[in-house]
Amino acid sequence: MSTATPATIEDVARLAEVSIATVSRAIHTPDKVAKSTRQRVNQAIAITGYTTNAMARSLRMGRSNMILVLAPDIGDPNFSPILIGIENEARAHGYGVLIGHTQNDPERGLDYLKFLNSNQAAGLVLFTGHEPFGHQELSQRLPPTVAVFEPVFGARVSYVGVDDTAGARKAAEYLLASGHRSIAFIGDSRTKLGHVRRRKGYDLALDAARIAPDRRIVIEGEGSVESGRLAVEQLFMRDTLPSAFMCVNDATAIGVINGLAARGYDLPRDFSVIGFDDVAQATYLHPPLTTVRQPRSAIGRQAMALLLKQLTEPGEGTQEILIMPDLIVRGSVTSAMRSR
Amino acid sequence: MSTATPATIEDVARLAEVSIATVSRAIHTPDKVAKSTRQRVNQAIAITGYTTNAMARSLRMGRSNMILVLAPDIGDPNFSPILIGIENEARAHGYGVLIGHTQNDPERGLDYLKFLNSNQAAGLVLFTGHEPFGHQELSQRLPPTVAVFEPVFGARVSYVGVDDTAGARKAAEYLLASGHRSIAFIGDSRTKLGHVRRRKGYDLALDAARIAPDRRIVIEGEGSVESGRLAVEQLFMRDTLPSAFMCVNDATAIGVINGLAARGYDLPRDFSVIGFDDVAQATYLHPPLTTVRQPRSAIGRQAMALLLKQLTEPGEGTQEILIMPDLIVRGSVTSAMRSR
DNA sequence: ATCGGTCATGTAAAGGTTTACATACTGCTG
DNA sequence: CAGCAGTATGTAAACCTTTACATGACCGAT
Repeated sequence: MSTATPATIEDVARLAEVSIATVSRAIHTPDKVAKSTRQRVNQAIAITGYTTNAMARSLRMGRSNMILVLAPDIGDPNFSPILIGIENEARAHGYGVLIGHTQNDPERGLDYLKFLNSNQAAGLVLFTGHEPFGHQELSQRLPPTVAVFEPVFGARVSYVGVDDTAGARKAAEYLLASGHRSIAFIGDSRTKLGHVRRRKGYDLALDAARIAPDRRIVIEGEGSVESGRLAVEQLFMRDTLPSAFMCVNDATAIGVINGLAARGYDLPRDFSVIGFDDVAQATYLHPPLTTVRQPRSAIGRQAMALLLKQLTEPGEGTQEILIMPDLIVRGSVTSAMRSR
Repeated sequence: MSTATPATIEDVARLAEVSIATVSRAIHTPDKVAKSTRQRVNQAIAITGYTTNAMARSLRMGRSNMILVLAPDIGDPNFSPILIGIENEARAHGYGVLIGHTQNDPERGLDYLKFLNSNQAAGLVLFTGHEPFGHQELSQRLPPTVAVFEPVFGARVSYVGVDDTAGARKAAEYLLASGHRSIAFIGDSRTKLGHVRRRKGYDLALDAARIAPDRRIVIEGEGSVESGRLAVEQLFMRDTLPSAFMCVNDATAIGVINGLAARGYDLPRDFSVIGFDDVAQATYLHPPLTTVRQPRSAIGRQAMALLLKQLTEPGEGTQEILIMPDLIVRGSVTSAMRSR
């Protein structure tokens, strides 16, 4: 029963008085073994508490049934809901999910690369926005991979995420419809592809509203709470204040709100702020944040579905799936008429 | 170089013109192989890009060098900093870390149990507050385990966490020192051991201040934002309002703050609120939350250190390490004199 | 009665390691 | 020069599976 070492297929075979091959078949291709034998085997399995040794199995088969999800920051509020989408879809198809935390450290990435190299994962989901490994050359023998949330910079990897451009455009159009004409964009349009796309949505909306490019205010910020706060400081330095802040994500928006509150302004009366992501926290801010909602669990689900497709039909082609997000109107945007 | 299939030890052996045994020795016990041979092997390894197949290795050795961390909710703001502590300590000793997300679903727990059963992890860290598996009987062959953050309910498992009682007592004493005499406690004193301990800290402080038990207000709440909001509603029903709210954790405190704000109260003027955990968000609340800080990375580090000790010296004894937390004073508590 | 085919099961190899044991060589000691 | 200790390396078994191939029994058709 509960011996120190787990039961092997051999223990089961002995108890059921068959060969180990028959046991294996009884488990994986039950129709290939006679009914009576099958019953005996199942009984023996129940008695011994046998569980197939996944490691030996994967070693033999040259492929496991685990999916590795790599994230630089587990704490990212977007991560957990996406993960749940991934897990549900994976589980429905008999795959398990493991998470690797890279902390953006190439050393750590390499650890997980070794893991992959040993065939311990059949597929890979990247939440990193870039390849997590220092040595590219090794990447060539990566398993089927799909990136979520942030496209991978300059690599042919499938991607599932929100339609950043369309979402950002919705946000900007909402600000415009509220009467704002001086709208600042805060984000990193230099290195982050997702940010670049959101910036594009902003530009498209302002173009359509015939707001001249030189009347736009764009502040660089890498997308953290701190960067939002800094952006506010910068604007005060310059002394060119917009009536609305369009932030590349909610974290930045939180920084902006804090920065403005710290200077004694009353939101949303004095300034409007809009975010992107709709993190859980957004509802609890003062004012509650108007933002663009990431369809997180849909992203996870579709990413996993795509990965599974790539696993079963290894037909090279990488694919990009963009999901349209919704604007969630809360209280952080007001009509521009009342303010300056 | 980069063939389709990864290089094996055999490829290295052929290239270095030695046997596979020598290669293995050159890697793991270098002093047992002649210097010149060692050099040749290392060269061959470099050329082939050989990486030892962790799966085959673990299968042979009957133990891996991965640690599995099981969490019901990856998104818990306490999780990520603890995890980092765990990872740093693990990495320093040559272990890798994988995370399993159970979502409190026994089915999923069972998946990870299979993982463990295959020796795919040498040790286990539980962030669950309970055993994550439906079938207890199987738990008997669990690898060395330590629980963090929340002690495991009724099981002999080592534990590393904050000293809940002492921390809660500090919080309560601070409220008392601020002149509050009517202090509500909101938490789940029935099923959650951590909550029970915090409640005890609350009771000890109030005992010492000679506040009669029948003048204490205790509201049951399971520790979510929603439960905090609900607790406020309950208190308004009863019409017995405290001057201060001592919340079992920050999530509850956020709920309380929102509940009070929704009813039009001005914090911290009208009510004082204190939390426990010091989540990242705490600084950005209105008012900024006074709370007890979890020494998160220390918990992670010490937990991993303890686990490593258990791995090397399998000497049965389970151990409990309690770390003393600090009170972080921000703006959510004011002197009771000014309010009612 | 022989043959061919189907079905149920067994035998053994393979997957990539680690390591106990065996072997072969070198250089000493007596 | 026999004998021995020590060092460097090789051989092969073991870890636990899956699966191609072989075996043998049985049945129906010739």
